[in-house]
Amino acid sequence: MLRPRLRVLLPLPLAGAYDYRSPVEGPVPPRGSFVQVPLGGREMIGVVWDGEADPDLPEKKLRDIKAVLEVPPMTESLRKLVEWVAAYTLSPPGAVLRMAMSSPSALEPPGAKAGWTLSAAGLRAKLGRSNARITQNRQKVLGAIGEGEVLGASMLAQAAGVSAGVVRGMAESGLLEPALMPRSDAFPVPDPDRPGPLLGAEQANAAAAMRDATAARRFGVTLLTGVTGSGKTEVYLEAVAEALRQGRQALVLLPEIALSTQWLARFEGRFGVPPALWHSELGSKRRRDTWRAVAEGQVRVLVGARSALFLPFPDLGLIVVDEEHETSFKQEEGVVYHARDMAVVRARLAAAACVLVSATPSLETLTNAETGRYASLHLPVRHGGAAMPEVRLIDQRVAPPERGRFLSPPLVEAVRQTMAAGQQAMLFLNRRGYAPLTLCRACGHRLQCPNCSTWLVEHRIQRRLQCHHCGHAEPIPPSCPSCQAEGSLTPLGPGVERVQEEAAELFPDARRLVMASDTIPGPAAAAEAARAIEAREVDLIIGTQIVAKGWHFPHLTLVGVVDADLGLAGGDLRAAERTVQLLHQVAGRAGRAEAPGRVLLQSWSPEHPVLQALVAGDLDGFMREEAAQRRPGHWPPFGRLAAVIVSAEDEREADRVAHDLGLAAPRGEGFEVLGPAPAPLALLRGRHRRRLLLKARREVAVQPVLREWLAGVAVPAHVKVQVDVDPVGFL
DNA sequence: AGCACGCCGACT
DNA sequence: GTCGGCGTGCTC
Repeated sequence: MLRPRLRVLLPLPLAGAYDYRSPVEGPVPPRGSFVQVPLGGREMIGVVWDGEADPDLPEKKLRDIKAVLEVPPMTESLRKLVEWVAAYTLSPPGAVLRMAMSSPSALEPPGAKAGWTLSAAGLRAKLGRSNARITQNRQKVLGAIGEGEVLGASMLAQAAGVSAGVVRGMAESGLLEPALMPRSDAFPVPDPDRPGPLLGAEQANAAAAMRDATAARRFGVTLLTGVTGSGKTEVYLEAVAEALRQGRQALVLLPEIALSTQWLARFEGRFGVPPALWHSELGSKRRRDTWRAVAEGQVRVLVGARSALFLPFPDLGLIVVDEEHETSFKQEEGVVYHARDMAVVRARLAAAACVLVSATPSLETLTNAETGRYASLHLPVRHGGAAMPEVRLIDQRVAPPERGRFLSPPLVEAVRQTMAAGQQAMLFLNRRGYAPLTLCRACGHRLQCPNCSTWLVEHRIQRRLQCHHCGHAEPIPPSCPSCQAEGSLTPLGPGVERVQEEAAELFPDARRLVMASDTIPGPAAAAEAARAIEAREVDLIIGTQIVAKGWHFPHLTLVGVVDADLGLAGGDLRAAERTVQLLHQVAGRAGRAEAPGRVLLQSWSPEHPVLQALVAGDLDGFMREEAAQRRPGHWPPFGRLAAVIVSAEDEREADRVAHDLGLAAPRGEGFEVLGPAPAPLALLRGRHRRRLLLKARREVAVQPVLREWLAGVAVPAHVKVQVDVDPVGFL
């Protein structure tokens, strides 16, 4: 009997699926089945894939599928997403599949975790109907475990207040017998019909529209906009509630899930239970349980970082992308993809509703809303009637800070007044560490990372110089490494640590809190910071961009932006857009509840359109102007870009391949190739980088052009050629 | 991604 | 004489 050949996609960067023979026993596994197959000398787990096996492959090359795993098969819509993302990003499908199998252990047979339960003899003893002698300690154990209950050995010992030896002894004497631990139901079902918060009229209208879109059970994208505090979260949670009522699953993508304790509290307030979580810091056990519970449909609502997009939801009814403009949704390594864009694709393949949420939407999304591809909902007012903060500029040419200082007199005065009035103030500077550059006053030498073309950033607290790109760190040298001059090294420019130092001198009595990724490393620290601020145990917050995320600080009434020009320089296409978004988000932290807020922007070029737009509160106008500037040149989103990055440890090799790619550059109607040129970070982690850009009209499909182009150029083993379709940021 | 095979330096 | 470095190539 000839067994059928099946295609099996393996989570490896291979060109495509491999063919295997259907297993010796049992039925032919359907497409999507997770199967164990031999590959070379080892075993791997793969997925029975779509398409026909190659009939010409010689029989002797074929091997058997060893086993079909007891996991719900991967749905057709997720298989299609894998294919779609692979084709769009020019990645091997197996590399994308790997992201959808992100918890290898979840695929193994369900965890038959061992525990102990009362045996018949144990139950008799517990009920006092046994003539066996029961010690006091054993009695405690009998008291700690109920009839039919299954507990782990250490759990049981702890609950009974005895040592593990007692439990072991009881097992040996047959009072306890081994049993399987029950499946933890750590994923409680959120209740959509709990009373939600009271919505204003406009919120209620938006929530109704969003409920309808979700109840329709078909694909559609809605852009939900509204200023900070307008209640966007409450509104889209009603769409989540509707997905729950439909019996479908909901996925919410957040950019900084580890810092979102306040968001989680709101979720729990609405639905009575916390959502399932997915992010890179999850422990392997939790990861495994979550993956499986998603696949089996027990997880109804999951909140996660971008990688949650590839979880095996069997019936996804809604995807929400909160802070959709955030650039952290772009994955820059391995499979280079934008989670926001792929969320829209997944929603389409799953016939689900998709909601993109932001106070400051990206130009991409705004354009899609304008052309009618996306529906659009806007919440115009701050919930509870709180006014928008007043934004003003401090022209540092007129009111400069003292020499070697970074806070101008008007800003210092404003902070002083705010704290004197018993309110909280914040100083925002999007730069970690003490100083971004260290310079030798004697010879002009600048301390640079040995592996990257970046300056080393002084971190005074750790007494080290750090590279923020490769992790290189070194002690601060006592003398200049170039000219050996003693005591000549001078920190140049401010980071948050230096602002904190200045604030400590200016406001010695203020209770200050620095919020940066190195001082708020995880959920616990974030929750504690939020609590301390809300409880008014902090007077002055000094923070990097992590303070811009969705925090709610009810007593904060002043935000001072130390360097509003930061981020505007440089040739980045989206520099202005990103700066306007970031500063607007930061400004939104000010003045929420009882008192109106103020925002002061320190700048050396206050006439810049970005800053003027912030002062006028006219982001719509700014984005219209931005669109008008990009449209004629067919820059995104009115055209397409793909970056080709060549990197190698050997600079000449990188140059040669980049040069060859330039020579082989395709020519055609509606597209052109720019470069090669040194990539913005010409040296990164010890690799020299060159970049070419394919720039095309919107109607041109760039993937076939790229595929043909790259196929025609020989790339030596040590040289890496990476494609980034729709690049954001400088890379 | 692993794991083999394969060809040139410092050790018992 | 062998152990072992990691460069190259294959896995249905």
